[in-house]
Amino acid sequence: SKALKAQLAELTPQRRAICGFLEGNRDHPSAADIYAALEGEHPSLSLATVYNTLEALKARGLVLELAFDDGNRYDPDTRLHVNVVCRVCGRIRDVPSESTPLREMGVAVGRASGYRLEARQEIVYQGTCPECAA
Amino acid sequence: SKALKAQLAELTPQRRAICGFLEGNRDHPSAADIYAALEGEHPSLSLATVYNTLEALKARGLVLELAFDDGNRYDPDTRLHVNVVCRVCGRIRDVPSESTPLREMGVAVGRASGYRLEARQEIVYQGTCPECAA
DNA sequence: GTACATGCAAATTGTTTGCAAGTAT
DNA sequence: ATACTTGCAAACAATTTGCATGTAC
Repeated sequence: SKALKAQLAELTPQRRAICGFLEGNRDHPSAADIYAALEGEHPSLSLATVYNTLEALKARGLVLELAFDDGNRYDPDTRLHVNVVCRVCGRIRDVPSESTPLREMGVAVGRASGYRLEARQEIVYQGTCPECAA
Repeated sequence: SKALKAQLAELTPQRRAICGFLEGNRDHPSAADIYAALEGEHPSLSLATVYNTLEALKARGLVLELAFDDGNRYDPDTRLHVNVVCRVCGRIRDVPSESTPLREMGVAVGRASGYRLEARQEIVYQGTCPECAA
């Protein structure tokens, strides 16, 4: 899949930085996380620009916005997959779709509800991660 | 399963009303929805009390708090099930677990992630409801 | 040159908190 | 009697918006 930056109309230094940070990022950062990570090298960066850019990426289907209790988080992996969040430490991990009956689940949910499901879904399981369970 | 009201320590009129509204409610109301529905008959009711009561019910596992883009919503059905939300009208419906491979999914997600999953989960699919699709 | 992006600050919205007064048990 | 609940208002936090300026194309 193409680089995030390649798909934005106007590619400003700020957007370049945000896309670069997101690219391949598996940490499910919040808008504030992104801002905090980049304000050092981009002193003039504003949180509003982070939100702007996320909105643009979201609209183009390049990042997934996931709603959590503590606010929204962003996932550059837009393939269909399950996320698991640890109730203790908050860590979120992706579960590859190959290791779950995701297709069957989608079919069953669509049939039982009558809803036409979206290609991109936000599926989040809650639990305790191995580290916190120990 | 027991009535919601039966499980709260101090049963005030406000809590009675909130529990009564929630009991069997399939609409996934927000705190504001609950407040709006009850302020007529309980003119002195405050939003803070709604949040208080929801917190108490949540702590006792009597309602599920679901995080959506537009804020939290509450579901008195705490059995394991999938929710589907319509992107167009916002309507949320429950999908009974019997009609989905929910158990297999839980097993697979737990195994693939190493997380110990919670009995109560918040699983939300996105899509378009039959009415809005027409 | 133009349309779009930026940054700042103010506005909005959802939720939480502090506290004095009230009430269920 | 006592601990918990209520309602109000203020505090907070996350996100959005308005607008003058700046900049990628």
